[in-house]
Amino acid sequence: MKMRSDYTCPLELTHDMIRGKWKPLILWQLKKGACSPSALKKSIRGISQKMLLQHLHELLTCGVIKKTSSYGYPLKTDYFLTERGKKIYEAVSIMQSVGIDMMLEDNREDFLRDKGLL
Amino acid sequence: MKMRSDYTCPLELTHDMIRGKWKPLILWQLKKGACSPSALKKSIRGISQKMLLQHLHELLTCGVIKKTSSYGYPLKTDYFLTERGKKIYEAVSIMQSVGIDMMLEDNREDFLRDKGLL
DNA sequence: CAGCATCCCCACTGATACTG
DNA sequence: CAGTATCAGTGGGGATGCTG
Repeated sequence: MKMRSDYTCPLELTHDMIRGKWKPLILWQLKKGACSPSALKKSIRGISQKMLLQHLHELLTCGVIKKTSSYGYPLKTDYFLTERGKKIYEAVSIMQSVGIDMMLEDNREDFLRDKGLL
Repeated sequence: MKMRSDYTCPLELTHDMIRGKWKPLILWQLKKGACSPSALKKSIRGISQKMLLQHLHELLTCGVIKKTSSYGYPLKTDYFLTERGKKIYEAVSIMQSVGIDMMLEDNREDFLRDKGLL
């Protein structure tokens, strides 16, 4: 996300921080605990290394996550949520909940349609 | 937003529903009560009529908002949040809260920097 | 394994003009 | 006033290969 230099609206600011396609999924995974890039890549189906690292970097810049790096081989880095990240996760959690409701309703409709009840 | 036809992840589904640049602001305004397009346009600084109507249409499609239209002149239409929309608003509200915190912290840093304390 | 650089496409956005 | 159509710019995202 290209961030603007001046935000007058707090909602636009936060929205831009998590607009990226994979950001909610990354936060969702990190909520489970600190995680390395390779582990994240495994758990988020379809994400490329480039997009993962790009989004991680953007989240770092906004103070939503932080990382710990151990220099020397083998390389090992862990990303984890900051307090700000945990707060944003609450919003992500609601989004997840709404999504589940929608998918259940859709399935219910499909079910009813299959039975000729809709 | 170009919606996919198949969502296996509820989080991706909801995220795509509100990724549009102006969607959170529209929901924020509608939370205050039903509103006409022209009134929304006035209250959302910088939005064009095209983007407003486009996003309203997308939100309608996803069942986040609904509208009432009175045919005949002068034309009068009101958009309002559905139950689903009100639930998503809760997430938007958290985003707003996080944004306010960030802006306050930034101002605080600017303040301290001005005083030579940072 | 973590991270960066390049190239390319297309979806999102915006400006403008038009219709009922 | 609500809603649609067209055109053009841009930046987000994907594929791929390279480096420490």
